[in-house]
Amino acid sequence: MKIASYNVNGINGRIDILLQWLEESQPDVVCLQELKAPDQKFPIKAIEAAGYGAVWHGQKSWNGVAILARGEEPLLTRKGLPGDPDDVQSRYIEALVDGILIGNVYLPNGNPSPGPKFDYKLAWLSRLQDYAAELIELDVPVVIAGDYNIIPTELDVYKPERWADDALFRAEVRDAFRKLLAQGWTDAIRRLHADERIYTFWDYIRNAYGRNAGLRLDHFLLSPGLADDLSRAEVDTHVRGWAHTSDHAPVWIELLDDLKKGAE
DNA sequence: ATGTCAAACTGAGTTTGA
Repeated sequence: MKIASYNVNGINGRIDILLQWLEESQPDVVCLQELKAPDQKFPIKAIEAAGYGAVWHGQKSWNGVAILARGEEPLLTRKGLPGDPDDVQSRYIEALVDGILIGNVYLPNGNPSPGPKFDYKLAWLSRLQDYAAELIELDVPVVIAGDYNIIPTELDVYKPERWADDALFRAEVRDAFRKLLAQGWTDAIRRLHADERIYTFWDYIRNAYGRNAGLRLDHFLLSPGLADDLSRAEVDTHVRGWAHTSDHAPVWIELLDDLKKGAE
């Protein structure tokens, strides 16, 4: 099963890019972030025409997350991260697809830090830690994919010293990511590519993509039972080079399914 | 600060967030 994550940075402005990439990549499941569209403007017709069912959690102007499944309807299990009923930002959606629970996160950026936006990011991370601890106890395989807006280590940024005080790289945020891993989650990209420079985001400005001045912000966390099923973890870097593209590239993993494992 | 996007509010140009 091929599971992808893609921060599209505007689902309607980017629909042609999304469809082109879907056609080329043929993922089974897709987690989308930054829809930047209210629920009623989610382009479900175009996505269905491409062969995907979808569930989505939109919001006017900002944020917004969706889960797509090829040839089927994802079974929605949750909209919104638990832990704060007053949080109105659409940053979490979850669905069951082929027996795998898919959590899709779009973490707050958190800049400028310090400040209320950074406080919100830390609070969101705290809630994510609590909820991830619950998920890992479930008797089902779980993937938490998405745009974490976290640079986990110095290997994940082209010039660490320039980012020391940024909300994407602050010690508190990296520590929160480490604590998630300490719960038993596996960072899929790093499991298969321990020492490689791998980026998933390049800023639009300063020719960041041309200079490969990137960041690794989009991650897949695998529950313990899934870690050994991981066969590939890649970034579709070339998509970032397309015209009118998102500032993120799609990232994907391949999990061996039980049928394949049984046949081996 | 620079620089680049998309969406919203409006009526093409600015504001906002990233």
